[in-house]
Amino acid sequence: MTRVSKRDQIVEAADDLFYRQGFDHTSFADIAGVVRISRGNFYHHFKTKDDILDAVIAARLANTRAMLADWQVQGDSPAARVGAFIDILLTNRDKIERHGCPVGTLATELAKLNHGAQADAAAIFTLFRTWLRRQFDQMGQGARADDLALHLLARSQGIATLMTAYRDPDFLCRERDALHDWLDGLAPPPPHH
Amino acid sequence: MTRVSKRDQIVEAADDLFYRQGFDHTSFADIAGVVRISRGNFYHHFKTKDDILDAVIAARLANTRAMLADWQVQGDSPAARVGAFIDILLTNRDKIERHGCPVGTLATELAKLNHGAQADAAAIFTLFRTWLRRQFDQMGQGARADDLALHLLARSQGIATLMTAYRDPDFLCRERDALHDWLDGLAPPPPHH
DNA sequence: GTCTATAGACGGATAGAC
DNA sequence: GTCTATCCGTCTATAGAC
Repeated sequence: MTRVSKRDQIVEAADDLFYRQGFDHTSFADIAGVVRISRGNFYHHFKTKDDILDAVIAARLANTRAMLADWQVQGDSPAARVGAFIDILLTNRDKIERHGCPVGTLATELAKLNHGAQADAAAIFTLFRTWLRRQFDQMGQGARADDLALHLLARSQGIATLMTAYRDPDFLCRERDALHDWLDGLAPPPPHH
Repeated sequence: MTRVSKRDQIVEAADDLFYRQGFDHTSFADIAGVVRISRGNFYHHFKTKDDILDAVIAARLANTRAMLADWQVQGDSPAARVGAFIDILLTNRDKIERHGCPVGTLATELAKLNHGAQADAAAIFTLFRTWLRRQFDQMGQGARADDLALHLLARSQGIATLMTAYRDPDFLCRERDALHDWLDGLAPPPPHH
C-alpha cells in the first residue's frame, strides 16, 4: 500500500500537467507516464478525461481552501493578509512566467473549449474573491468589499498575463509596489468608540 | 478569381478559429471546413500548422497596426485616444466574455505549449505598448510613459480574464470607470511657457 | 508543356474510451 | 489489449491558365 492512493497520485499528476501544458493538450498517456500506471488500470479510477478534470478542480478547491485558511491564521491583520495574497505573484514568479496563473489560465482555456466545467473552475476564483471580501470587510470597507476583491483579483490576473508575455522583473516589482500602495491608501476602518 | 485570395481566406479563418477555440485545439480539418477546400489543397498554401500560426500572427500584427493608426487619426487628444483603448473592453464585450482577449490568450497558450512563436505573439502586445507609451509621452508623462503603458495593458488583461470567468456587466462598468478615473487623474503635462 | 490550384486517398501516430 | 476516430503530413491525379 502506497502512502498516497493511486487515485490521488493521478489527480496530482494531472493537476500539474493541466497547469503546465493545458488541459486539452494533456493526454492520458502523459498522465499515465508520470504515475507509472497502465492505461487499463487507469479506467478503474477515471472513466473519462472530464472526470479527471472534475477531480483536479475539486483538489484545487480543497488546496485553495487550506491555503486561505492558513493565511487567515498566520496574517496579523486583514491588510497583512491581503498583502500576502499580493505577494504570491513574487513567490510563484517562475511558474507564472512560464505557465501563467493556474486559476486564470484554466478558466480561460475552459471558456475556449466551451467546456461544461467552466462554472467549477470559476468557483476557484470565488474562493479567493470571498476570502478577499472578508479581509476588506474587516478593514471597514463594508459595501465596497466585494468590488475591491474583484478589483484586486483582476489586477493580479493582468500582472500574471503580462509576466508570462514579457518576463520582466522590473514590471513585476513596480506593479507589486503599486498594489501595496493601493492597499495602504484604502480608507482605514472608522475607529472604535 | 475570388475577391480575396485563398491564402488570405485560410489565414482569416485560422485567425478566427485560433481565437475562439485556441491554437492547439484547432485542426487543419476545422480550417479547411470553413474555407471549403480539401485538406490536400491545404498543403499547397501552408506546409505545417506552425506556418499558419506565423501567418496569423503576421495578420494580427498588420491589423493591429492599422487599428492603432486609425485611432491615432480619429482621437482628438492623447487622453481621448487612450480612452478609446480602454473602451475596447466594452466594444468587444461579448467576444471577450466567451473567448478572452485575443492577444493575452494567445500569448498564454503559446507559453503553455512552450511554442517557438511566443516572442512573435508578444510583439502584438508590444504594438499596443508602444502606441500607449507614445500617448502617455504626449501627455507629458515622459519617463513614466512606458510604465504607464504596461500598467494599463495589465489592467485591461486582468479585466478581460475576470470578464471571461464571471461575465458580470457591473464589474466591467466599474473597472472601465476606474480606468477612466485613473486616466483623468494622471498629472497633466506642464503648461507651455 | 509547364505552372498552379484543387481534390482525394493513404499511412503512421496518437487520441480517448471500453 | 483493442477499438474507433482523428490528427498531421505525404502522395498522386486532375483541371485549367498561360
